[in-house]
Amino acid sequence: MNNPPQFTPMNKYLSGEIRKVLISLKLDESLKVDEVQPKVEVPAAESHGDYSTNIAMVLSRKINKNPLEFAEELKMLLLQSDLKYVNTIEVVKPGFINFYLNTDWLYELCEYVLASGTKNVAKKDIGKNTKIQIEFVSANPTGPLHVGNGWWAAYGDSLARLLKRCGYNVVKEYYVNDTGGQIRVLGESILAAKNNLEAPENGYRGDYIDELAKDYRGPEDIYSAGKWAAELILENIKLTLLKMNVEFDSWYSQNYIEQGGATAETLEELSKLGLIYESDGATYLASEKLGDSRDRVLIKSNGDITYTFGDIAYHRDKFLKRKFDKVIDVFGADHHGQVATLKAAVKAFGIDETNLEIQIGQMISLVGAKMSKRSGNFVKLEDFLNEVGVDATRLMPLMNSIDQATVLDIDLVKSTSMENPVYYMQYAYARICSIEKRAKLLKDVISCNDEINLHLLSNYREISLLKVISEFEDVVLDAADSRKPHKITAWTKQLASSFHSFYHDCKVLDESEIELTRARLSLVKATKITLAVSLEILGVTLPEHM
RNA sequence: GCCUCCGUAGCUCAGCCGGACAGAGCAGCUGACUUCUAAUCAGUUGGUCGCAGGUUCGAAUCCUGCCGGGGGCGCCA
Repeated sequence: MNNPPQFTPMNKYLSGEIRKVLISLKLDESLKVDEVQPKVEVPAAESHGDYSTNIAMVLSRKINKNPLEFAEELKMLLLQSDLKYVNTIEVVKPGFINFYLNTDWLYELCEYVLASGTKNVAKKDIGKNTKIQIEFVSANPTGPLHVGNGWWAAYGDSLARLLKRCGYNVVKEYYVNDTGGQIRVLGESILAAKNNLEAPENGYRGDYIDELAKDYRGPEDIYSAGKWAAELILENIKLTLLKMNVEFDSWYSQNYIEQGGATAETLEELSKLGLIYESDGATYLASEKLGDSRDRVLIKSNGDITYTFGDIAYHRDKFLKRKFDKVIDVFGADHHGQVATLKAAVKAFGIDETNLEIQIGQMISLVGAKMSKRSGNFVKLEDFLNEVGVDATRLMPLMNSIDQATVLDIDLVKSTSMENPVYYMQYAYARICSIEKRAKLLKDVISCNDEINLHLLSNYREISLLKVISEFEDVVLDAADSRKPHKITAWTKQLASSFHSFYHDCKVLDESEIELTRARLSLVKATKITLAVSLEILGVTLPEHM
C-alpha cells in the first residue's frame, strides 16, 4: 500500500519556522515556548502579504518588549534561517509580521492535490477511528417528515460525512419513538377518522391520517391501529430521507429500550448509586445535584415510564452497551430542556459528560406559524423536495449556522429556488467536465511525455484559484472540529467563484499554447478534485452537464 | 423569574476561542455573449456591527447590565 501524498500547509510550515526561532531565543522560561504555536493566517487584505502573524504582539506583553522591536528581531532571525518560498518579510505598525511568498508552494500544492485525488485529499486522521454516533432527525413516526425535519437531516448527514473524512468511525442513528403516548394518540386518530368522528383532542389530523384510516383493516383497538400506522409512516419517512440522500446506519427502537431490559437495568444502577427516590407515588431521579435544573420523574404514579426515562436508558445503552466513545445528538431548540437531564444522567453513569455533545439547532418555522404535526400545519418534506429540487433542499440548511433561527416563506423559496447557490457550485463542476470532455478530443495535440510545467500558471486568476484550493484542508478540519458544515458551503462558493473568474479570463484549451494548456488542465483537475469532495460532504450531486 | 439562541448593508446571512480599512448573496445601477455552456464574468451604490459600560496596545468578536425577537422551563413526547 502506498502512503498517501504529503503536503505541509503553508501556515503550518511558517508557524513551525517561527517556533524554531522563538525556541532559539531562549526567552524567559515562564513563557513555555514549547507550548506556543504561533498563529499564522491569511490576512484579510492582500496588501498585508500572503501570510501574517501576530506573535510578536502576543508575546511582547509577557516578555516586556516593545512589539515592533520584537517583531523586527524575529524578522532578522527568520531571514537568517533560510526560509523556503519567502520573498520578503515586513514588519508593520502595531507589530504584525507579514510574509510575501513566491508561488512555488502553490505548484507543490497542486501536485499534491492531483496525486491525492478525491480519495485522499483533505483526508486527515484527527478522528483516529474514534467510535462516534450521531443521532439526528428521530422524528416521531406519527406523520410524514416536514421541512424542519429535513434541515436536521441535511445537517446531521453532512456532519457525519465530514467526520468520516476526518477519520472518525461514524454511525448515523435514528431513534424511533415507536411506543408511548403518541402512538396511542395516533391510533385514536386513525380510528376516529375511520369512523368519521372528530379527531381527538391533541390528536393528529391531515390527509395522511384519512388515507391511512381508509386502508386500516385491523381490530378496533387503538394500540393495534397506532402500531400499524406508525410502521407504515416510518417506511414513508425512510423513503423521503433516501430521496434526500440521507441514509441511516441504524434505526433504534424506543420500544426495544423500554421493553428489552434497558430501563430496568438503568433503574437498578441508579438505585445503587442512591440517586432514586419515591415521592407522591412516582419514582424520581435526583438529577438536580448532578447539574439538572430539577429532579425528574422516571416512573409516573400510574406505573408508566416517562419519555425522559427511556431517553436516559437509551443514552446509557449508547455509551455502556454499544461502547460509543462519543455521542452527538442533534436536537431542535424545542428540546433544549433535555440537555441538562441527559448530561446529568451520563455523569451519573461515570461517563465524561463532554463525550455527550448536544448540537441545538434553532427553530425552522413557516411565516406566521409554527410547524406542527398535531395541528396539521406543516409543509411536507416530500413536497418541498419535489418543488424545490433535491440539491437545493439539501444545501439550504447548510448555508447558515444552525444557531440561526429560520423562518421560511415557502412561496419566496419556490420563486427564488433557481438562485440557490447550489447551482452556482454545480455549474462550476459542469464546466470542468465540459472542458475535460473537449480536452479528450484534442488528446493527440496535447499529450506528450514532457513534464507539466505548472510554473506557467502565473495569471492572477490562476494564483487566486490555487490559493483557495490551498485552504481546503484547513476548512475541512475547522468545519469538522466546530461541527459546522456550513463552513464547507462557504468555502465551496468561494472555490466556484474563483473558478468561474478563472474560466472567464483564461482559455484553458488553446492549441497554439500546448504547454500552457497542459498546465491549466492540471489546475482544472485540482479544482475538480476539491470541488467533488466538498460537494460530496454537502450531499449534493455532481452534474457533468447542466 | 430562570436557562438558551439571535440582533451586522434595503432583504437573507457569513465573520464571533481578539487583530490591520467589517464581508458575501439577493435587490438596485453600469457594462461584457460569432467564446472551453452567460445557470457566467467585471464594475458600482449601500453599514454609528441593538444600546451602554468594562477588559486590552487593539473589541463585531471577551465580560457585565439593559432593550428587542425566537425557543425552553410537565407524572407531554
